[in-house]
Amino acid sequence: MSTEITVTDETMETTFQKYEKKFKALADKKRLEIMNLICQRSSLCVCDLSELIDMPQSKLSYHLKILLDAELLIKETRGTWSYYQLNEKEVNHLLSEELCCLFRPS
Amino acid sequence: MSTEITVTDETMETTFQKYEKKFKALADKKRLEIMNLICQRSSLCVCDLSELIDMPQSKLSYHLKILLDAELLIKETRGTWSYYQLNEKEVNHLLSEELCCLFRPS
DNA sequence: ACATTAAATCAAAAAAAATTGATTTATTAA
DNA sequence: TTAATAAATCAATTTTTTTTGATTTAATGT
Repeated sequence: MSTEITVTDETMETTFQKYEKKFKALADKKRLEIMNLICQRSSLCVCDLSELIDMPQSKLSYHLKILLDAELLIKETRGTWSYYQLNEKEVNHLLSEELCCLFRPS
Repeated sequence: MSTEITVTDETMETTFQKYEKKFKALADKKRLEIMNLICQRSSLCVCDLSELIDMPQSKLSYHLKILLDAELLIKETRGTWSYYQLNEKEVNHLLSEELCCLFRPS
């Protein structure tokens, strides 16, 4: 019967789509730099990060949104400030231990 | 002195660029499917793969080149045939153990 | 209430990546 | 030598992503 095969195919399709989104988020050296900087501190707000990597705010927000939508970052809003930190679980699930120094938390 | 800092920055820049290329190669669900299919067999030629994923040859060659340039695949030419297989070392270095079933060799 | 700051969003333009079908190169087989 | 097949490459088009500067929303301090 084709039912099971179809279901399995859809699951794979969905799986590939999920990883496509995550890898797409990592497929930019500026975003990797962002991940690396956030990884080093426990969390960072947009305006501090904007100075650290010398990037205009709107551009930075654009890139942060991509990482956030891919669930590689977590956002916590306090007042007018937005603090971003690594989504450790997701990053650990995705990347090798060899990449820990760069993008993975301890 | 700024010398050391500059050297370190250039190294990081190069590192991010390297990973950007690799993640960009993985940032496409068709290419993930290709990786997955090649992972399942030990190696595959273009024409067989073309039928397996129902993709025209020129398009497939384009995607294979991207994976090859990112050093995620290895190509071996025998006569008119090109056989592609996983670059296990690179893939293992990059991806987590959790992704082994999909894209990592045993 | 008003001015200021943080951050997200928007629309237009620019840049990069993917698709398409045709062509080229090289090997094999008749 | 000729025909057939495998695979890479090319150029033109289409699609997607990124950049930019302006605008909006919301919270804070005076």
